[in-house]
Amino acid sequence: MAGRDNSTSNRKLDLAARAAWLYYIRGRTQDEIATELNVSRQNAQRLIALATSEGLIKFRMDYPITECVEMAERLKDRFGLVFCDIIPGERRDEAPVAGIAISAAERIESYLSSKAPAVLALGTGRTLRAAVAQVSSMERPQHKIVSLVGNLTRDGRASPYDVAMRLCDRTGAQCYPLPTPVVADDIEQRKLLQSQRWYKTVSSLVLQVKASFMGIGEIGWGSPLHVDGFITDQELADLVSSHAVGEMLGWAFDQDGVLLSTAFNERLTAPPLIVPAERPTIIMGAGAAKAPAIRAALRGRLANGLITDETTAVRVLELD
Amino acid sequence: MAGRDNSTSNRKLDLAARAAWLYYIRGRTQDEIATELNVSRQNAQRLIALATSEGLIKFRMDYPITECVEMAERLKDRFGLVFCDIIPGERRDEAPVAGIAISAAERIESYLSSKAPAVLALGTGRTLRAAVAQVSSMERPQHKIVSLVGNLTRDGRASPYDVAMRLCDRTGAQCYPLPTPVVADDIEQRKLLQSQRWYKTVSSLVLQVKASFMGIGEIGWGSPLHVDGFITDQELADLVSSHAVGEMLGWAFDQDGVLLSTAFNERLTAPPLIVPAERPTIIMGAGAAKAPAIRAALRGRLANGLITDETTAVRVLELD
DNA sequence: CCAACGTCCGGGCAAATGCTCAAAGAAGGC
DNA sequence: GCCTTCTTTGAGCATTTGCCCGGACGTTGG
Repeated sequence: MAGRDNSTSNRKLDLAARAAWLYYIRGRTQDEIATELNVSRQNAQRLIALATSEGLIKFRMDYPITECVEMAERLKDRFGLVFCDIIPGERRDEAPVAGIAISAAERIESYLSSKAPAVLALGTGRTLRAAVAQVSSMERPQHKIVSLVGNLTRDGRASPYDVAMRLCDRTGAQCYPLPTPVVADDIEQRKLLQSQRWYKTVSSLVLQVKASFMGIGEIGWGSPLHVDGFITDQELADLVSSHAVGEMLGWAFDQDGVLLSTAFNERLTAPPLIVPAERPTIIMGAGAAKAPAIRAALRGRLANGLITDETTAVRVLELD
Repeated sequence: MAGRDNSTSNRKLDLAARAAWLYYIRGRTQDEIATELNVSRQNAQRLIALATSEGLIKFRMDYPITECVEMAERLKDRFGLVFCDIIPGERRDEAPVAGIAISAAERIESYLSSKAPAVLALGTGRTLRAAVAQVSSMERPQHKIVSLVGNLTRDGRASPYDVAMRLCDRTGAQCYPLPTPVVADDIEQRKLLQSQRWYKTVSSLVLQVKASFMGIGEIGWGSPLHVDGFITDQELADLVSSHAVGEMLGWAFDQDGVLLSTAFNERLTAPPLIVPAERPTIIMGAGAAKAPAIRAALRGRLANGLITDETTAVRVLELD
């Protein structure tokens, strides 16, 4: 028999897909599904759970909630956005990653669905990673995905969130990662890295992007940039003391969305941000902590597109 | 206050959308949702049910089930199809309209998502109606939807399944319905109807279609064409005795997929079918009763695309 | 060959869900 | 204004679902 591991896992996923199909689309009960698929009731339930957790089956909302739309319009007006999507909020304060991911995935799909070859640029982070996981797999070899941020941590480990690569896997697009640390050790090293050929490839692609998608981080203890090990404690402290409130792709900015000219920003290996944003540049993120960063980024025209939730949207507008 | 009816219904749908969002996307329980939205637990459950039945929230499967893919390949090979999607089957013999509708909706969306103006042609029927209901609403005024079949029953009632119109509502596309009965009373009347200006508009559009989508019906007592009142008992009897096994858009054909030259076909008001199908012409339908009709249509090259379920697919291949 | 470990399975149970029903409430007719 | 009728509401209850756990099964290393 053929390679057992792969084949059994496929068989299992097939079964899981069937179970989920029967459950969500045909509306059968787990008991009926169990009979249909000749498994125990518990197994049917496990299969359904597997299918949802593996993203075999997806939930999409296709209804514009009045308040969300209104909020999006207000943000568009206030900050001159070309795109804004607000997902429903909740009183709880955990960030609704799943929802943002779905919205972002739809947006990404809309670019990928075009026949004409397009270049999309991606940042990193948990949210973007979740978003990419929500993108349907499709055969789109004509497109190019370029990573706007190095995929190595300081110590050379590959980032667990190599988002561009994942998206290319799912879509068959051509991948242009940035095989460098996010920040170089010093300006010399950055110059060296940027003189490499792949850097020139990436930076010329960046000029052709149809749209960019990136997370947004707040600066502070517990901020994503820090807990994921992209920057050291010392660097974080420096950023805080130079009044950084947020970062996109590592570029730190102050409360007016002005990029800081700190030592830190000078060491970033990525191509520079285009300010004010010209092509659709969409930031995504939610949570009370991120609101000041989002507001700053939008004020400074570092981004012209936003995906967030109602709660955060309200805060962003209040802060202003 | 403004028009109460519309406003309350919107408010309700908004709430339903929120409930469904929290339930399916955030994974909250109905109790939590009830608290969050300040409604009773009961109401939360009703809102979620409403949202699913109204299609506010959608379930999509994004996983190619091995057996379905294989079956699709076999059908493609056997009948020279340009497109084939097989959805999972079940032992039960009711037709899985919902699943077929979803697949068709995705296919329709893929055409509508293109920026370049496109013309799509639609038939009628329950399945197609369900499919259109699954299409996401979007703003696509550049496209044209043309109806391939009259939208009036014999006695002048508008068909409850005016599918083209519905799709245009959801997408903002331009609608070209066929404001005639499906069948004229006699050949003279058909000639008269076809000399009208709108008929020329429609038939010239038909030549430009990017793709056509239509249901397929079997001929017999209880067949869709008959129970929906498009044809009389007498007409049905005539069709049966002239060995019709199926129809697409009203055009009856025999077991080899050859269009019949019966009085009935001569009275159809729609533009003639293009045989063999040139552009993607996708038929959809499932159920044991439809299998012979599907096989015939594919043999006769009346269609070159198919959406059906596993069970029906097996039958179609067995019959051959 | 056996033991130790990890995985998978199904029974059982508590929580969550869907449904029925009777009562309250709103809309409309007289 | 009052009665009729249709809709909406929440309580109660049967069903369905999610999850824990002990046991079976399979795998690895001795």
